[in-house]
Amino acid sequence: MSTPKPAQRLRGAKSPVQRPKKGLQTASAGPLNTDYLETLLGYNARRAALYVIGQSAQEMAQYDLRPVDFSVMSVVHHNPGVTSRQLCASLDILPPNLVKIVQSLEAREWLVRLPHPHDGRAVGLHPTDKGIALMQEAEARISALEKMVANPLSPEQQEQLISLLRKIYL
Amino acid sequence: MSTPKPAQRLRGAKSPVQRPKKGLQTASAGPLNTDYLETLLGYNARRAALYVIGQSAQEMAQYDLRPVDFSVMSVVHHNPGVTSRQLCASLDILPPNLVKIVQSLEAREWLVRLPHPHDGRAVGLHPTDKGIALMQEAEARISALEKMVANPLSPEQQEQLISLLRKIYL
DNA sequence: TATTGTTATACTCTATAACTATA
DNA sequence: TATAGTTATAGAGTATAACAATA
Repeated sequence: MSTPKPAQRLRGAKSPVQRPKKGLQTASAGPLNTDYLETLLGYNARRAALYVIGQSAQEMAQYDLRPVDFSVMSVVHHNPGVTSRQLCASLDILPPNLVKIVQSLEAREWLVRLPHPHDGRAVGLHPTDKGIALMQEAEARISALEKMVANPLSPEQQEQLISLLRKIYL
Repeated sequence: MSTPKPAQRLRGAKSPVQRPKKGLQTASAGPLNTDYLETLLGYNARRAALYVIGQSAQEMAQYDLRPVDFSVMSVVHHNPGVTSRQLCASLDILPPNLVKIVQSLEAREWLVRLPHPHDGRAVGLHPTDKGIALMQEAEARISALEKMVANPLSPEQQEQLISLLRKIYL
C-alpha cells in the first residue's frame, strides 16, 4: 500500500523571473515588465514559498517524503498521540485527504495508530522509534537547508521576515 | 468555449492555526505544538501566500478571474503583444497549460491573438479595450485589498517584507 | 535542427457527499 | 444529534510526449 513516488521535476526555481526594464515593451525579445505583480505581497510570498519548499522537497526526496508528509510527521513527532482531526485542523488538510497520507506513513513504519484512551471514535498517531530517528535527521537537514536558503539575509533579517509573515496570516 | 467556474470554497483562512502551548501533549483536546514548523521560512511563506492569495481570489471572483487569470491578464495588460512563450517563462506556467487559459480570456473578449510582426510561428497577445478597462479596475481592487491585508504592518514593514521575500527567491 | 503553439493524456492535489461507529 | 474516521468520486492544477508550422 506504500505509494511509489517517482522523482518529480521541481519547478519554480530561481531562473524563471527575469528582471524588468521600464520602458521596454517590445513583444518578442527582451524581459517583460512585471513591475505591477512585483508590488504584490501575494505574488512575492507565493514565489518565495515555491522556491523554498521546492528546495526542501529535493532535500526530502532521499527519504521519499513529500512536503506534506514531512509536515504530518513533524507534528506527530512533537505531539505523540495526536488525532487525525487535530492534524487536519493544524495543517489545513481535509480529513479524506489525510487518510492515504497516514496509511503511507504507517506502511513505512514511521507511525502507528493506537486507540485513543478517552474517545473510542478517535485514533492516536504515535511516532515509532524508526519515525523518531527519521524526523530527528530530517528536521536537522531541513533546518540546515533553510539556513542556506535564507543566507542572503542577515540573522536579524531572517527573524524579521518570519515575524512579518506571521503577522500577515495569523 | 468559455469555462464556467463555480464559486469555490476558499481554505487557508486565518482560523486554522492554533497557538501552541509548550508542555501540553494531551491527545484529544487543546492546541498542538507546532513550534518547529513555525521556525521554517517555507512553512510561514506558504501560509502567508495561501492567505493573501485566498483573499485576492475572493475579490476577483466577481470578475470570474482566478489568480492565474489575473496574473496573465496583468502581464498582457502591461506588455501588449507578449507571446505565450514569454508569458510561460515569466509566470512559470507550462505551455500546454497556458492554452486553455488564453482561450478562456479570448472568449471573454479581454484579449486578442494577433500574428506576430517578425515571427510567423508566434502569436502576440493584446489586451482589448474591454480587457484594459477590466484590468484597470481589477488591479486597483487588488492593490486596495493588499493594503487591507498588510494593515497589521507599518508602511516601512510592508516595503521591507516584500524586499526580504525578493531576496529569497531572486 | 531548433522553436512556437497545440493536442492528448496522465498524475497529483483538493474538494464534496455519504457512510460507520461512537460520543 | 454531533463528531472521528473512512470511502468513493469529482474537479482543479501540473506534468510529459508528440505533432504541425515556421525559423
